[in-house]
Amino acid sequence: MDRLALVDCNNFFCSCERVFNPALQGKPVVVLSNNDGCIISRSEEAKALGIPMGAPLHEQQEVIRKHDVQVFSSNYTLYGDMSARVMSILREEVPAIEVYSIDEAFLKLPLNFDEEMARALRTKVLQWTGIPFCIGIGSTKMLAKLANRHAKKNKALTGGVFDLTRYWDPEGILADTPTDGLWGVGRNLAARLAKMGIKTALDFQHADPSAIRKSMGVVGERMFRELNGISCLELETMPPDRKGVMASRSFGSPVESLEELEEALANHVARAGEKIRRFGLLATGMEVFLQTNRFRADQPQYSPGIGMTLDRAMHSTAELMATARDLLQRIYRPGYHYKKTGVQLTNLVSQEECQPGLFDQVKPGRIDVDKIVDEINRRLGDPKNPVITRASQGTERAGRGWKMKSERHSPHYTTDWNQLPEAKD
DNA sequence: TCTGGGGTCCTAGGACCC
DNA sequence: TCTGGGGTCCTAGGACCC
Repeated sequence: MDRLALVDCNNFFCSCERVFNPALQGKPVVVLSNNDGCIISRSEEAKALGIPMGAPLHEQQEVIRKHDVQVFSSNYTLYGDMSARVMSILREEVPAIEVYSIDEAFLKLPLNFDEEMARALRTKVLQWTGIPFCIGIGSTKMLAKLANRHAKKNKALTGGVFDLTRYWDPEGILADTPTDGLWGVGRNLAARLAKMGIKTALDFQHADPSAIRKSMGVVGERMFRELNGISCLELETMPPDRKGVMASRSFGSPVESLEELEEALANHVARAGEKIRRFGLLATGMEVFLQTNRFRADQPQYSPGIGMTLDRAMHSTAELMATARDLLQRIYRPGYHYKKTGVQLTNLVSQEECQPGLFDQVKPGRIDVDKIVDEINRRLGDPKNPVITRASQGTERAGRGWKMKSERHSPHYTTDWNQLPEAKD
């Protein structure tokens, strides 16, 4: 039987802060999200004070003051660096590793790997980096996750190490795990499972697979198999290509003017652009969105988004910014209190793949028609007001071919800039 | 008053093609 | 008034994760 381990660093961001400031040992520590809005990492001491994960900072001010909780803004450069150190040590100790997130990794284990070796590994990483972690061992990723959860929840007993594959009563562990403690089961799926009488991981493991399939699709079926020791999720030692890169931020105080939004968006575009260049990628698509404050039920809500794909890759920051600005102007409406804006670069292609000319090639059966549309508009129309677009949607469709001023957003080729989403209230 | 940011995968349904 | 069916592509939205 194959065995996998899941390594999950304890309170990772807080632990990183402690490495660089040992005086924080034994004290309650929290690390905040961007904008210092929410608490996203808590030390054990902070958890013991009842500070919940994800809590807004302002709701916790009292307990913070009362117990002298040490509060930090997040420092992702530091965390990324610490993560790389931990991962590089792990990589040397086992045949293969999948870095799953900044603070987690799946390890492929050699046959002789036992709890004692797991403890030695834990000690080594702790000594070399100062970062503590828990390690769970199972026959599939799902079960390794579950084992890790048990190790963490019962640290006093387990010492942070738990091997489900060699435990005398694995069903007891599953029976102690509520479904929403399973990897991939959140609030909604847990509710759906509860309706079927499935409350624990053990219930799930013994459930009727066809009922699971019916209610939860392939996702549920995969979880069911993984729980039963049938591996469906392979170890991915090479990180897959990025699908998109997003950059967004909330505003400290609400913003109304287009100019301020443009300024913020320019920042986000610059950051996202830097990021894709670092990956050696180019964007052929972009999405821009705006959001009003969703917590203010008393205020009118308007959270539009708009996307476009291009027939060639965007290269320069200036070009990306111009595109983002265009998109922003199309969704912007005055009179709203905007709380957040952001940009997503999509349809990423690698720079090597994207030699000049690639996007000029005619794709059989489709693009030539659209090129004609483009060309007509280029010659006859203001780009903000295409005279012709491809017909595709709506009852006013004229035959099979063309339609003037379609409301369809098919920004790959043309878009009617006058047809914009109405404000939602 | 304040209440994050960045991702992935899956599904349903429309549009389109033949 | 009748007016197919199968396949593919695309998008929006849901759900989840860290």
